[in-house]
Amino acid sequence: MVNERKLAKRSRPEIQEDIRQAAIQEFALHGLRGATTQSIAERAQLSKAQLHYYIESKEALYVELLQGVVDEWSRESFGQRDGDPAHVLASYVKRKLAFSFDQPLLSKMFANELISGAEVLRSILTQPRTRAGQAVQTLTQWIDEGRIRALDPWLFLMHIWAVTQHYADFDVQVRFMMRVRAGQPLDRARIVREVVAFVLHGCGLTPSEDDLA
Amino acid sequence: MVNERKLAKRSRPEIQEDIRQAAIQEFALHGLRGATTQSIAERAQLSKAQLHYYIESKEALYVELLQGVVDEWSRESFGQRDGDPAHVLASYVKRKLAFSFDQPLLSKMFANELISGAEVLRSILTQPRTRAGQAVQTLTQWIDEGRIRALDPWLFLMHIWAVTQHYADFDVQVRFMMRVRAGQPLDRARIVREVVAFVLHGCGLTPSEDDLA
DNA sequence: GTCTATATGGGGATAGAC
DNA sequence: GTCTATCCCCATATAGAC
Repeated sequence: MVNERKLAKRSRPEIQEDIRQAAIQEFALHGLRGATTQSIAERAQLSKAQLHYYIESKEALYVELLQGVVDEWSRESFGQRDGDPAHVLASYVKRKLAFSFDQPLLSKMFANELISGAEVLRSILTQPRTRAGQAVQTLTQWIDEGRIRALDPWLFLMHIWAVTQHYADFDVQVRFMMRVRAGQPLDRARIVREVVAFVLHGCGLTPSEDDLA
Repeated sequence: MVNERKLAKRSRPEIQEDIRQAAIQEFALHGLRGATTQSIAERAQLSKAQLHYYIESKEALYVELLQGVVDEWSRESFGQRDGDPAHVLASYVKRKLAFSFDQPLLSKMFANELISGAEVLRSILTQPRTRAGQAVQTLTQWIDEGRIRALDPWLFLMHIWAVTQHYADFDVQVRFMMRVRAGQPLDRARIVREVVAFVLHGCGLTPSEDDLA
């Protein structure tokens, strides 16, 4: 069997990790309804029946993975309110972009769930909102102190999410417009510069060369 | 049968329109793979078998609808290059936002297709890119003339799309963050103000009260 | 031309063999 | 504990009745 890739026998945790990765792929691309245990199994190099031994159900797997994404995002902090707004915002945008570049599938899964009506996410969404509330407080203080222009902090925050997550969720479009082929990497440095500059100007700040790097 | 809504016998074009609307709903929420002819049929008040008399196949229906969205977008113009940048941009943003508010399902369908890898859209996507190219030319000229700050016109354009389409694709999140219930309308005027202000500041302009209205 | 009855395959999940 | 054989339902689609 020369043509068959040798498969070292996987340990249980290895298999479980392979399943998670496979499921993230499928859920990210096709959503809960569109993903099939068939494709997840194939991707994880298991039979469909084998897969069902390792998971409770398709939906349970989905919920577990989604909860993981939310947990990860909830750990992320916005930044110190007594810090330099330009610096704090630039840092926040960079972290958001890094997530989009490094974990595009998790962002896509989240996006898919929202577009589909967020029936699963709805109960979990309180967590991120609390986090976001802290960022909003900081922004509000900055506005009161005249350190950034007067704006709606909630909408502003969502605009940051929109622009940064765009690079993960709609990477196909970005690549098409930028004429970057599927395999090739995007010009991250350039995108970081542009997004940071856009966001900082957007709230009335002028980015320093340091912020853009 | 008092409880049954009286159904005036629908004409063929009426039925076809009902099918289109039903399909847009399902495709927008669940994508090509996730949508079922079952749910489309129910939504259009037909039996599954009846539906299949009116459509060629699920995929054909999908492609037709998607092409329609792209056609509609391709008709939209960016604006005159010799106009006032702030005014042209404000107008463009407002039209994009109006589309998000009035046709959120079409935007969602498009988003879903992109997230899923755009296998169907890929061949159609050249059309919008040509349109976008014209906008980019205008932006480039404005930069050369020093009328807006130096920025990457392609990325800037996509940032506008990201922020405006966000209100359609992720309306669930927007509503959740703004504490607006599902039935209630969003505060469009406020959102228009904030997005226009964000975009104009973002390219180094200061919006007039006129642009924000 | 329109819709009912039906074919055929793929979907998620499990009983029971190893 | 692990996986094979199998179940049953729902999916898309069509042949043929009206």
